[in-house]
Amino acid sequence: MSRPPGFDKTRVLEQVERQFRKSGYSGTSLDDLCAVTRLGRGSLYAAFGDKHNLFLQALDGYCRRSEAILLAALDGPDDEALDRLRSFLTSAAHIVFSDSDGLGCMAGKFAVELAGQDDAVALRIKRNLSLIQDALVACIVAAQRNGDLDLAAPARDIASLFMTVARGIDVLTQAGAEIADMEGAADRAFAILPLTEAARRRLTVPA
Amino acid sequence: MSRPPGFDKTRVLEQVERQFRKSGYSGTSLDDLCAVTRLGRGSLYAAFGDKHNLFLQALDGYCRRSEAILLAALDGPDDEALDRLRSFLTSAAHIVFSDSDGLGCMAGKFAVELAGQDDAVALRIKRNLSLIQDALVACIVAAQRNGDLDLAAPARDIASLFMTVARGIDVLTQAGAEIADMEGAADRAFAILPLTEAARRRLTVPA
DNA sequence: GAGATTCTGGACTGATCTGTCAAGAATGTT
DNA sequence: AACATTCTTGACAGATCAGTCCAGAATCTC
Repeated sequence: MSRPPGFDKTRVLEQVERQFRKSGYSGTSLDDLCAVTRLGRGSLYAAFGDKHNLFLQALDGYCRRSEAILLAALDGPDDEALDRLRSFLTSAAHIVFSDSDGLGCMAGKFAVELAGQDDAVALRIKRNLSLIQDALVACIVAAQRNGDLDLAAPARDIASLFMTVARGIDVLTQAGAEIADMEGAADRAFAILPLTEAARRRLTVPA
Repeated sequence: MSRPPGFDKTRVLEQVERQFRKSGYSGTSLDDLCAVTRLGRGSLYAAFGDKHNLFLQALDGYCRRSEAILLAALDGPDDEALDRLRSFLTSAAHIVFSDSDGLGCMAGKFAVELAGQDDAVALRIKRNLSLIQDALVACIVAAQRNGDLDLAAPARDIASLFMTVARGIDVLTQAGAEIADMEGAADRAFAILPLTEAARRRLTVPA
C-alpha cells in the first residue's frame, strides 16, 4: 500500500531526548535535532509534529522509562524494602556520575527550565514525581510492615525528603560537587530512617 | 568632562537577573533585556559587554547577595547555632513560595542549564555553593561546641545533606510540589541532627 | 513490473536572533 | 555660551530560527 517509515520512532525519540537534555529546550534547534537523528525536517514534522510536540513525546518517553525503572526498583518483598530504600538514595548519588554524558534527571531539568511557563510540561513532570513519591511511600510502609521501621515514622514526609535529596544530588552534581559529598548526603538521608532494634542489628551484621 | 550614565548599574543588573531567571539564558533575548531595562542595545553593550558577559555580571550579583544573606544567617553565637540550622531548612522551604514571581535559586537553575557547557558559569556557581556549604559546616561545628549536637556527628556530610535538601526543595517547588510536603522534608532533614539530651529538652520546651 | 501511496531531504519564507554603528541628545568643563 | 566628551537610541547586517512545501526516491499492492 505504501512505503513504511525508514526509522524507528522510539530510537529517534531517544536521540531527540538526549539532545534536549544536553542543550535544553530553547538551546536546541531543529537543525540540531535533524543532525542527531539524521532525519530531514519534513520527516520529523510528519512523524512528531512541531518542536514543542516533539519535546513532549521525548519527555514522555523519559518519564515512562524512569517510572518503570524506579517503580520496579522500589517494589518487592517486605523484608527487602529497607535495602530498596537505601538503593534509591545511593543510586541517586551514582547515576549522574555513571551516566556517560553526565546528563541529569530530565524531569528535574525541565521542571527548572519550563515548568513555570509550559503547563503540559509541568503536568507530565508533576505526575512523574508523584508516581515516584507514591512508590517511596509504599516502600517505607512495607519496611514498617516488616518491622524494620518505627510504625510512627511519617512515611510521606520521609518520602518527600528522599525526593528532595535525589533532586538535590542531581543539581549539585551538575554544579560540580564531589561524588564523596553526594555519597555522604545519601548516607545521612538514609540515617534519618527510625530503624527498629531488629533492623539495626541486621544492617550492622548483614547476612 | 562628560555626560554621566543615566541609569544605575546595580539596578539594571537586577532587572537583567530577574529576566534571565524567568526565561533562562537561551530563552532570553536582547530585546527582552532592553524591554525590562528600558535601555537601548548600545547602552547595554557599552556598559556590560555582550550577552554572555551581561549574564555573568547578573549571576555574580545574585551570588554575592545570596552569599551575604546566607553567611550572615548562619553566623552568630554558638548557643543559637541550632536554631540557625533549622532556619536554613525552613526558609529553603518557604523562600520559593514567598518569592512573588516564584523564581527559584539562580545558582541551581543555571547549574542545570549552563554549568555543563559554560566553564565561567560553572566556576562561579561552584564557588557560591562551596561558600554556603562551608558556612553550614561552621554552624554545625558551633552547635557541637555548644553541646547541642553529638561531637561524633559528621559535619561535612550533614552539610552536604542540607545543601541537597535545599536544592531539591527548590526543584520540586518549581515542579509544583505542595508546600506542606516541602515543610515535611525540611523537618525530616532537621531531624537527622544527632541532638544531645540537653538540646532535645531545650527544643521541646523552648524558652 | 506498473501504479498508487507514502516517505525523505532540502530549498524556501518570514520572523527573530546577536552584535555593530552612526547620528543626535545630554552633560560637564572652560 | 560654546566645546568636547560621553551616552542613548534605533536602524542595520548577517546569521539563525521554526515551520512549510514540493520534487523525487522508496516501498507495497496487484
